[in-house]
Amino acid sequence: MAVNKKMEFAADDLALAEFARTLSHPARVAILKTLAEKQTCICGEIVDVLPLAQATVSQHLKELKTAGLISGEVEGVRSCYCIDWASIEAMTARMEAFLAALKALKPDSTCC
Amino acid sequence: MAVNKKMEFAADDLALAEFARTLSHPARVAILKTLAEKQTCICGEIVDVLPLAQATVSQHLKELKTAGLISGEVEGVRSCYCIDWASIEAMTARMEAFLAALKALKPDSTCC
DNA sequence: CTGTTTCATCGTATATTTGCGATATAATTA
DNA sequence: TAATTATATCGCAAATATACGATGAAACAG
Repeated sequence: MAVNKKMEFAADDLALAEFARTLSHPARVAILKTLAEKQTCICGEIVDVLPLAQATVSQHLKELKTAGLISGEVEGVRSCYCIDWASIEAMTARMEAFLAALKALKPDSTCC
Repeated sequence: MAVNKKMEFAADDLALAEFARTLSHPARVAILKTLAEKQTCICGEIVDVLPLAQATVSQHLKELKTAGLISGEVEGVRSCYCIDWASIEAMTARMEAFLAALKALKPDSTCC
């Protein structure tokens, strides 16, 4: 794009879009699921679960971390990642507020 | 990317990611909000609300339509768009199921 | 019929995302 | 110390996404 217009949108819309963007790749969705399942915060086990190379998985993990949805700690040779539940809670609230606000405006009759 | 690996993920994860992708741009979030607010399905009024050119808005509308979240009808010279509530409902359910499933696995103690 | 309005689509430029091999780094093991 | 293991990061290639001017098409007004 010639110019990035994203700054000109409402902060709320931007925040929701940011969260949505983080979930917009199935690998990241799968990573979150995997991290939640294995209570014990795993590391490269994630690589085994996904059909992607290690470097690519590491990149997706970084994105999730940057978005604040997960946190990571170095544990000797391995890295231990886990879900940041407070962040998930906050983002869930934002998403649900958006969807609820939409539905609150749903008209009785369909117009088209 | 050399190859598109998206096909190799679970259908559920793909569907959620697709929905998230549609919401991953603030313009599309704003369009949905606007369509919900103005009960009367507007057309190019959306262009006036957004800081984007007509061609760009039209493109975002097309994406929302392709995703099934809105439907559009030609009304003489103008186009009338409106939210596809059934689709919004379905996607909401999917998103909430995902987030609920995650939270159901939240451990009592934080591990890292 | 001609000009206008409203919107979709095409073509293009640029930015971002995705993916991976190669390589660097750091702890671990032999 | 040297080889091994687990990850992160770099650099590149290819795919997508974003944005918009220009142009096309269809309805409408005069």
